[in-house]
Amino acid sequence: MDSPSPRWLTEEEKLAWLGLVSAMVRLPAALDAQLQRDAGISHFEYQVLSGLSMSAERTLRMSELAQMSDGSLSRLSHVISRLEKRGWVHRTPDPADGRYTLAVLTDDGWDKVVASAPGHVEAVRALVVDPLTRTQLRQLTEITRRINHAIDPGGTCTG
Amino acid sequence: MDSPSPRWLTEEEKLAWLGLVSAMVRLPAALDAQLQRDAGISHFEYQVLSGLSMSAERTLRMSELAQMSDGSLSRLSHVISRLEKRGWVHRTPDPADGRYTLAVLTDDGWDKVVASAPGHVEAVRALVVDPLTRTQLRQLTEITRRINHAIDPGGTCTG
DNA sequence: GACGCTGAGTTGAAGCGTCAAGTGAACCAG
DNA sequence: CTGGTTCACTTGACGCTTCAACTCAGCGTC
Repeated sequence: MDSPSPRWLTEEEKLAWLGLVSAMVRLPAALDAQLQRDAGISHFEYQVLSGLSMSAERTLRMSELAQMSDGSLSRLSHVISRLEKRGWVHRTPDPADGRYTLAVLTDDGWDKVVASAPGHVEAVRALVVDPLTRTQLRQLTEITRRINHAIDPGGTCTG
Repeated sequence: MDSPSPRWLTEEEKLAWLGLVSAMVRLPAALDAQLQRDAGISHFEYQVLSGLSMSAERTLRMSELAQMSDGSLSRLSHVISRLEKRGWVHRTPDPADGRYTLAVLTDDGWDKVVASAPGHVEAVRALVVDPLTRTQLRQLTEITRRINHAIDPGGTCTG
């Protein structure tokens, strides 16, 4: 339990860290706010619907979808229940293996994604893409790649 | 309701965006997990305690503390109630102006911060600082500065 | 083919954040 | 000094996430 003189952050490091924390906290909040206001869904729900919309047959196993949208299986299950009530998704046991459950995007769900996407993309542009130069965007790609690798060396989906 | 041909993201932009989303979702989760496991507090609670510990008299007005820790006043009020129950903080009306409430870090609260900080700093190092080069850290500072400015042009605390 | 094992998914309870309404201190107008 | 306004903060209810059981399909073993 003795800390062998913890390596404190330098001023430069602290500056980078504080900026990152602030962005890390406020960017999700800003995206949620836009989607909630304009589409009545959360960013996570958008990720789920969008993930399905980009998949073959607009269908994905629950576990794959959970991984793709960076959420727990339990969280996804609750969310899919809500989306099902709203008529945007429905569930079916996988005919190939009854242990899996398939989440399928309905036509209404597809329409919802199509209607929500432009506003969301605009927000992403306004908050992240447009304020940065192309060079910074490439730097950001490499930086987040390294951070994501540090968080999960297994690299489930980051290749 | 007609979208004037939304400017979709290029492949390069999408790559940067997806990487950022993943980091944005998983980094807070990883930091919360470390603090919850090793210190029994959330990252937000740590920010609050840490913010107080760095202030003169270990004291701050609720509204200042809320702004500093990127949270709503309501959220802070609930959190301070919990921290008060644990004996790490106590509240006092501001003698200078009774409309304000001062949150004061107790000695136990100070000890808690001192005990939690090294582990937290280690996590920050492991997940962000060490995986990046000095150059990348400087790039990240500028990138998050621009994003934070886009989120809140008023720049409440980012100077 | 009955048994236990594994792993996907579901469910309900508990905890936290948000929203909207409420409280109360200072201040100002008359 | 009385009534209204503002602003900082608090409170309670509701919604979402998490955690810990639980269910159930498939698979292997005997």
